[in-house]
Amino acid sequence: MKHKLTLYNSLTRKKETFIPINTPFVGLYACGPTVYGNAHLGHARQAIIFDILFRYLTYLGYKVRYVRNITDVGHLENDADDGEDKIERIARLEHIEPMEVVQQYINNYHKNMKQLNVLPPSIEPQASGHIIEQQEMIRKILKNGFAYEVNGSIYFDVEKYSKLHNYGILSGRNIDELQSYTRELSGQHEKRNPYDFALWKKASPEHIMHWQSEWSEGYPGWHLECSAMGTKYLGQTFDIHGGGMDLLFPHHECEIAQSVASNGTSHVKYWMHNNMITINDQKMSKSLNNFITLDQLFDGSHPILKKSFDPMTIRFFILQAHYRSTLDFSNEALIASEKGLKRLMKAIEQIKNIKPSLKSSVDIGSLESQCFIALNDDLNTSVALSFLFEAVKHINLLLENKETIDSKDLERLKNFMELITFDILGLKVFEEPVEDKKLENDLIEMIVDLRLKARAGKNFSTSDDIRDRMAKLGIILNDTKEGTTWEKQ
RNA sequence: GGUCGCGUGGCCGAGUGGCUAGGCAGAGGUCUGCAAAACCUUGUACGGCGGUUCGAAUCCGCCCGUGACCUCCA
Repeated sequence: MKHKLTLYNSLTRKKETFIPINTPFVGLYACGPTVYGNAHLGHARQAIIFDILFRYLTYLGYKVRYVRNITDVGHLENDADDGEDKIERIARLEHIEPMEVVQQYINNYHKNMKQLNVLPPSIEPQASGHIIEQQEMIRKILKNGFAYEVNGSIYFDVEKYSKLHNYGILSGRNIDELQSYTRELSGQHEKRNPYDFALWKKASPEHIMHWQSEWSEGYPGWHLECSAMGTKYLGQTFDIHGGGMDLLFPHHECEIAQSVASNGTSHVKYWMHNNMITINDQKMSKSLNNFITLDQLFDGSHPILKKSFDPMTIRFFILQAHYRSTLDFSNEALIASEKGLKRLMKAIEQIKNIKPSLKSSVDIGSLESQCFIALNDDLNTSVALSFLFEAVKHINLLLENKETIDSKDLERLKNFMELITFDILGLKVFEEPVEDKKLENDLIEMIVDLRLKARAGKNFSTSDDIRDRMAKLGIILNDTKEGTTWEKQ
């Protein structure tokens, strides 16, 4: 496996050469969505980034097992630990089963992921299906003395843990700071320290999602599922764990603590965190209620949107920024992406029309290697795309016979463009509209034909009138050497 | 208050001690009855003030602005 893939490791805060624990196998875990709402742009970014990592590692020849979980229990509505589960809340309000809520949002998430051309993960475990494993982990932590029971609930003893291990190793926090600034929240009377976190919570009578255990009828804590499911499917230590930057603390910090407390070892070699999508320079999130769902983006139904955007435009938009930078949403930025993507796709489509020469005036090898250098450099998709656009310029010049290429290089150019664009970056050709538009199309063709006759007779006032009136209906006519083309606005 | 970031040309967004990232928009050109589209060409920007250096937007210091995390959040 000859490559120099480097990844930024949040744990060491620097780029490191990627060396799997057990080549050629790679274990990759990414925190998936909490299914109490439709997926928004932020979820798309996370999914797309790890999709590209999955694709690229696979391309490099690794056998990747990619686990992306679904969080469907254990997320609480209020600040306190004894708040209502968010999924339960929706179930109660809508008079449906909690698992019905979960299923509904999972279905929608899958639909959106398919639209974005995100490959399904190897395993997609749900927290609710791994209660046994989570309880098992709690028992281990209890046995090792890093947790305590109060009234049927189990809490992780951060103070005790931090005497032997480094709590804060990932997020750079220390418990003195946490002590002094942790907010005063209700429902913390059971904890020994405010920074302790729940491993198991006793369910109150009105709680409808709960499971039997030796401690109480209850439900698992916030951070346990990823530790338990990661261990189950990828082993006690695995290669890469990813998620949004907002999960770094406390979620991932707690995960490390749980793994160390139960198994004695930290479970992850490389931690990767993607940055947030912002809107008006503020984080797009459910809690700020400033998010745009993917469905809204695709059909243009959110009031802030000037138009609808194709899923591939969204994917391209996300790839234009490096994953560790914030990316600011705006209509203008998306429209720019849409046009850029269209140009890229058109050029790839046109490669087949290039006529090979005896000699090449373009250096395909250099473009190719620079593109891979960019991808190897912590998945710099932005720079990789810039070389794709270099190639686009060459393709267009070749089409105009202003540059030359031999048949071997032409084949190489085609393969290179398709490999990067489709296989690794996961872009695809715009979907054709599904509805039957035959009559409409035939009518437009007929009008175009009549207009051409008028033009042939130099009856330009008629032909221009037709073009103007078509434009008003949203049909744009373009006269080219090869004839008249039309497109919908 | 603590921790960690960021501030790049009209917009988005890479990068980095000396060599034009790229996309969109704009400008010029090719094409065309005209227009549009398409294509080609084109932009010398890096918050402020000091310092280090032959040389800094890139390193260091200070200041200003701004964001994330410290509650659930991708």
